[in-house]
Amino acid sequence: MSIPRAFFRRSAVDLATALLGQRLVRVLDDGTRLAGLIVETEAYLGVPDLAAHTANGRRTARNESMWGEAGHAYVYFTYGMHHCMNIVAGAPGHPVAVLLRALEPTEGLPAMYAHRSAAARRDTDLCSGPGKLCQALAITRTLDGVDLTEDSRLFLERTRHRRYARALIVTTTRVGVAYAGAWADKPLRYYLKGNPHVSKP
DNA sequence: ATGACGATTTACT
DNA sequence: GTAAATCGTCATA
Repeated sequence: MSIPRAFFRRSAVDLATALLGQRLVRVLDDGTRLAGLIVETEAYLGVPDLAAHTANGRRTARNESMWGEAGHAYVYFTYGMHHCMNIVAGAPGHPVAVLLRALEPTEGLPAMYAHRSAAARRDTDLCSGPGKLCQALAITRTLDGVDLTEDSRLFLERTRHRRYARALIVTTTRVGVAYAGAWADKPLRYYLKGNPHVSKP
């Protein structure tokens, strides 16, 4: 049972923290089910956010998904070799989203190792970064724009974890956005305190 | 048409 | 710690 639309219709900051502990599921064409608990996220606040792809109202073929309805995926390709996955939040015309930065892998680990490079030797190497988790779960541009509330290949599931207490969530600045001026210093990255699957920049 | 640049990862000194 | 890998995207012309 996928998480319903209403869950995603809120601010990126609210969604980024609410997603911690929820499960991302990827079902391959051959039926293999890959899944992991979300342990690290970043919020991107749309038009005013100079670190966002939609900064200054930029709207292009690449970031079109961010401008649409909440609960859809925004997957982009960067550095000529990596994909990153976001979950659209807010409302149509308000391009805000949450970048998934790390998962604690729970299902389909053998397939994840097969998808990752030989450098992945331990479970903590599988999904501890935005590019790594997309590689492990075989998430590419072909999944950009999918509706996570009803797609059979990529969706979210609610776990027993409801909302983590503030004391269990560490808040820091976002990674890799030094070019964003004052927005580079905003505390918009969230991760579960002590979780070994969090990325280490 | 062209050039600069990544919401990163990995390998190497 | 430093640097290479690698190409779609976007701004400029």
